[in-house]
Amino acid sequence: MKYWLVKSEPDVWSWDDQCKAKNQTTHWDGVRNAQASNNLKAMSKGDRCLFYHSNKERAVVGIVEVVKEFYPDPGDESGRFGMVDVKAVEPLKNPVTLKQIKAEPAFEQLALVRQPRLSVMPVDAKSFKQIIRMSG
DNA sequence: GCCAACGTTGGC
DNA sequence: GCCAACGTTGGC
Repeated sequence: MKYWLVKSEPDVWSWDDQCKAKNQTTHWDGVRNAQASNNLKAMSKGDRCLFYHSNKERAVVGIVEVVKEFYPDPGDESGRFGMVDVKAVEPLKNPVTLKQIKAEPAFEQLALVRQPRLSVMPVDAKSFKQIIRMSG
């Protein structure tokens, strides 16, 4: 199993919205960046993703699971980009903030820290587990 | 194919 | 709300 982190602006699509969706499942669409799109393509069914709120909150708030692998996004006129389907698994007991992550030297290599503008990124298993541990 | 101009993202 | 970083676009 691989691990990832996906970003969303909570004003646009929040963890709460994800949980209220039918079957807690939705399309992770709207990604219009080549690198992020490549990461979406590399996802496999069953992979877990940290759900991160950008902007005001800046914290990992929950975990989602990939339930459908990459397929074309009909909303993309260029035909270059696609999406995956994700399902809410569970919320973090306590959100893990960007501040906490940046304060931890073990996360220096994390794409979240190194590439602040990337919206879909891989997370190694160790870091994934550590973030879960930090959430309580 | 290069690069300047421009737009967008996201942390602060 | 500002601005730095960076991706994309379009003229040449």
